[in-house]
Amino acid sequence: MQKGQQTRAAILEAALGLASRKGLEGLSIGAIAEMTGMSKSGVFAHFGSREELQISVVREYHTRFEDEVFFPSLREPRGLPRLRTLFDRWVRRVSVEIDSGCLYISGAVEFDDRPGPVRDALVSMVMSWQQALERAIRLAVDEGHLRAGTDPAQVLFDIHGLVLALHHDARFLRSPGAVARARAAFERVLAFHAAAGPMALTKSPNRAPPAPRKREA
Amino acid sequence: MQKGQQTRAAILEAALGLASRKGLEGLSIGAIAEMTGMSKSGVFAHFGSREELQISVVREYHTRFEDEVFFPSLREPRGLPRLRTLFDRWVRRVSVEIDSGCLYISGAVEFDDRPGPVRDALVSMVMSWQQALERAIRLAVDEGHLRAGTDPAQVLFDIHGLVLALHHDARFLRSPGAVARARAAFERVLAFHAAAGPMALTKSPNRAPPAPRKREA
DNA sequence: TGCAAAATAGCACGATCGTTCGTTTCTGTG
DNA sequence: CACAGAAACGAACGATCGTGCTATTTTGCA
Repeated sequence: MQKGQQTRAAILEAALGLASRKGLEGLSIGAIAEMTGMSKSGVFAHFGSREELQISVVREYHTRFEDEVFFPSLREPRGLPRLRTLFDRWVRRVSVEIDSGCLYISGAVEFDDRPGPVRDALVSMVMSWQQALERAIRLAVDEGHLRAGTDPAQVLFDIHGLVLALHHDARFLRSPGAVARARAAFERVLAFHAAAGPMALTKSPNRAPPAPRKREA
Repeated sequence: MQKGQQTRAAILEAALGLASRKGLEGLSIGAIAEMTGMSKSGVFAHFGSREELQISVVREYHTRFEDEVFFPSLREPRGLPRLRTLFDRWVRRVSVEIDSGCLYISGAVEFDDRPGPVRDALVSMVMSWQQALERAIRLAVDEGHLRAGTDPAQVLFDIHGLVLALHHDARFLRSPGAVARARAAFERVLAFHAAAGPMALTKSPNRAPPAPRKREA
């Protein structure tokens, strides 16, 4: 009874790695069978269909993403500190994944016009992450760290774009300065929306993005 | 002798449509044969290999992209007018392609860790487009429209992120406000780097932020 | 230790893929 | 009109895919 869950986890591990490299469409039962040392039907039996396997992979990725990026950030105080940590962990994830790719991003491209349960699952997870980010931004406004009237959805759009550009330049173009540019741009977005006042910014707002790299906010 | 080029163009047309929807990896000779009403081998003979067909599709997309976005913008005066036109046509292309997808973006995700001639072709075309954009940004600095010392590569990174986020939100999330948000963010990027002076900004931005706040700090 | 149930293997199926090859049809030119 | 070469076809190949069966092995519990 627990052997099943155990090999299921091993399969999911292999599938996650393969999907990160070849994309969700590149998931093949045969390849997973080979890399886990079992038979195709043995792998198949655990999920009942390829589609169900894909969905399971998406869900698995989601929980790992949450554990690594979202939940730890909740320990930071509301407002800019938490927002900075969220972004920092997000960037770290995307750039650490430089050899494995982000399933949210590759999945979004693969399934943007392919209806079905896999797409639905992907959309649901991505939206939940975006909503979490938007809440964090809204809190930064409520806390007075960002200027009142700031549109959280717009800030979310900007930040999301930075991560997408980072993923693109780092993974596809292999451009070495991408991480630094993403971080610099993030600080600039914050600076633009920052409320004037004592809390304004812990870093110098305008040009010359925060000189050295700093740990956490 | 001319019949060959003619059907070759027809094949490329179909292939371009199919690749825009299913991705370059989704290109199947059989599907193209069916949609052009010819035999698989007939289609195949025109390119010699699937890979060659993919490369041809990438090249075809590139020339169309140049004709639609890049070349027309050269008629605009250097600096912000040309940069605005470039971005506007780019956005238009990505959002018009809301039912077909951008090959540069989907290709970047599909081939980010799949070496080979197709990836090489993609990288080369994307980089040529990015360099063109960066030149336009640099000209805007030289013309005095953007503040001296502005890093063109950083501005390019920002703008590229906006288009990626637009593509993501419009195509994948089907978010209706994505185009407006991309345009607003673009104006904000310009505003942030704008040189103080008469040339500052010619257009009124959509939302409130840029208008009152001018080159703070 | 024995036994039901769960887990895995083995095999075959139909479909689709890119590709090859020999043949046939079409096209443009002398 | 004839004829050479280009263009398109049709059939088949080997490979891989997901999936459905039926055995066989392994597991966990009485």
